[in-house]
Amino acid sequence: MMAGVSANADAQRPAAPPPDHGRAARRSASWTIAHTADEADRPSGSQSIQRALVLLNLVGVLARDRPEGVTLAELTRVSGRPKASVRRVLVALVAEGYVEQDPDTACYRLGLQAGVLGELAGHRDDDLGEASTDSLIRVADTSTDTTFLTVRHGSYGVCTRRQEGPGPIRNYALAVGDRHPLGIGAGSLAILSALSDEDIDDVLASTATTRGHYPGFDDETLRDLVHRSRQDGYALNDGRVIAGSWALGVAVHDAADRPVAALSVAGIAERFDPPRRDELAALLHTEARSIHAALTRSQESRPVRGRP
Amino acid sequence: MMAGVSANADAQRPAAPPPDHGRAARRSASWTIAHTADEADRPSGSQSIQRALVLLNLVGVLARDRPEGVTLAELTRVSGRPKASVRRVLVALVAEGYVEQDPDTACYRLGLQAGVLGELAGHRDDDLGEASTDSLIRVADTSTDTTFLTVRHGSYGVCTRRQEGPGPIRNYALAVGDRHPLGIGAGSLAILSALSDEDIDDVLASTATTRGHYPGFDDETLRDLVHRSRQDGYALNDGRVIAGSWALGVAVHDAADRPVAALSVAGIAERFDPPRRDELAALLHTEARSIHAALTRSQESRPVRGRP
DNA sequence: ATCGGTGGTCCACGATGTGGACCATTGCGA
DNA sequence: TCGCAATGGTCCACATCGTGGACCACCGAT
Repeated sequence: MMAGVSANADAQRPAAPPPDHGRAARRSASWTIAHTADEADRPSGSQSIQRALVLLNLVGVLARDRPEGVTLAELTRVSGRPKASVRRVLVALVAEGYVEQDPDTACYRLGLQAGVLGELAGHRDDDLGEASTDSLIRVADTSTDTTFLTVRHGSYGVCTRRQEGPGPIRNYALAVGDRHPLGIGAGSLAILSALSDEDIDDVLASTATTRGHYPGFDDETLRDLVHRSRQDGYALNDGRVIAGSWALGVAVHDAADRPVAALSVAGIAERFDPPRRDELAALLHTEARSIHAALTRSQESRPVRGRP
Repeated sequence: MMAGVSANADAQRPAAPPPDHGRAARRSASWTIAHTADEADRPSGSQSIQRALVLLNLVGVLARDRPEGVTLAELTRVSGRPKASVRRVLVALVAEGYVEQDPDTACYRLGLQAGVLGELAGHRDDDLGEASTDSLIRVADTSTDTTFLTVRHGSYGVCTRRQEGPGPIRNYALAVGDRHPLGIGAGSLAILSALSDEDIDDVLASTATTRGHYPGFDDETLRDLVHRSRQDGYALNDGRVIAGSWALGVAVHDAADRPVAALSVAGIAERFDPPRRDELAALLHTEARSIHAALTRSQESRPVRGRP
């Protein structure tokens, strides 16, 4: 599930955010082959777990910029599930320490275990994270705009890093943890455009019903956008997600040359006139190549994978 | 259901992170009042979620120093649950992106969402984490031993940070993410000893069955250890958890003077002769006070909590 | 070929999670 | 002061969902 298309929590989203999920096997990716798509073919025997994990993520995203936490009412509204259900799950999450509840305000937020999990996840060989931090900072500094790293995850793109530029203009269209179908947003579109045509077919099919909640992103439009992005050499989001908020993205390829992520820069529409687009695209391409090189290097120096 | 806990993953830790859980209300703590205790009185209607979250944590802990991941067999062994069950849960975790599976080796490890969750959790006002990093480094450097931060969580202590000292001796008794009942381990014991007598009663009752898997930590012994710790002014683990691995811990109090964490230093037995104990205790007390001061400061400068 | 070890699948059974209805408080506006 | 509409929280009959033993395919070492 995902957080609001519109970054702020209270959701002026069109319809109640979809509780839908499912599964989509992508044999093209290594590690992490599958990811939720639409509720149709979800793995059986795990409804409650699915819901719990979605809710956990939701708590994290909604409480991100709100130290006081999220109210139960809000969670029920956004998740679109009955209150009693949401609460039952929350109690379980609290009992395990993944979520905390303020005893005074009864608000919920991520708990200790969530941090621990992140700590544990951080120790994994996060080559991409390592390799991209420098680039992110460089791009943010020289572009003076907010820069993002979007990672491909199945048929979706997840914003995993966000670097504010030195400029005064803040952008709230995308935040760490946000997940959108591939093709929605500049970075996400850059990844999609870098896929093979048949992969694109799969992705579009897999995200069809989810995209129902993103007005103006039907298959036709997305294919057009992909076409344009390929021609231009960069993906441009001309305010389609949030009016006035533009962004430009370029795909990042891993050691095996698969498009696994994207760098993108966001800002107000005025900052994306054609000449500056080329400038930004060049900058992003340079950094994307740099990350690719770093990934290739660290791949070579790694012991062969496979049964020990 | 039950608690397998034969434990050693293949680490030489005595007991793997206990899979058993439950609930224990502590009105003394703010935020995160409850935490899993024993499977007895768990919140109803959340068995599968409970198990899923425990398994998630287990994947993280077991795969910590193993980039290739954990095998299904190992997870079933350690968790003590039927294979089919474990797999079903894993599939759900993978589908949501919290766990990844290597398509070649079929091994599991933490996934992208776990990292995202950590990122989101990191943005919360982690005063303690902030305030303790400097102290951890100082202690590790001057003691030349491995230093830990253990955070109280209900009736348990969670190791949330670990700082290697410059010395060559490595310690594998405790790692980030490990969770043990309060009283087991130096830091954990320091926290327990700082609690009120009635709180100690509650904790001991709550962790009784879990402690069944830790030989030599019955109520009687723990009360003795608490007594000794209070007299000495520090908690000493004289190789009770792992033979030859000693540790010394001191509690850290938050702005409201509640013992919420502990600093501890671990090393081989030889490094804990009485004179050095006093040295270490003094060092840790200084740093503990420093953290307490920092917490008090940041508490004052915080807007009043409560409904906005 | 046999055996012990993987990971993965199936499906009848009943424990488990579900969620509509309900209650207690609170804050706001009349 | 009294509703009234929010909030968070609880209950419990019903049936959906999770359970887990049994089973299969595969692999490598006897």
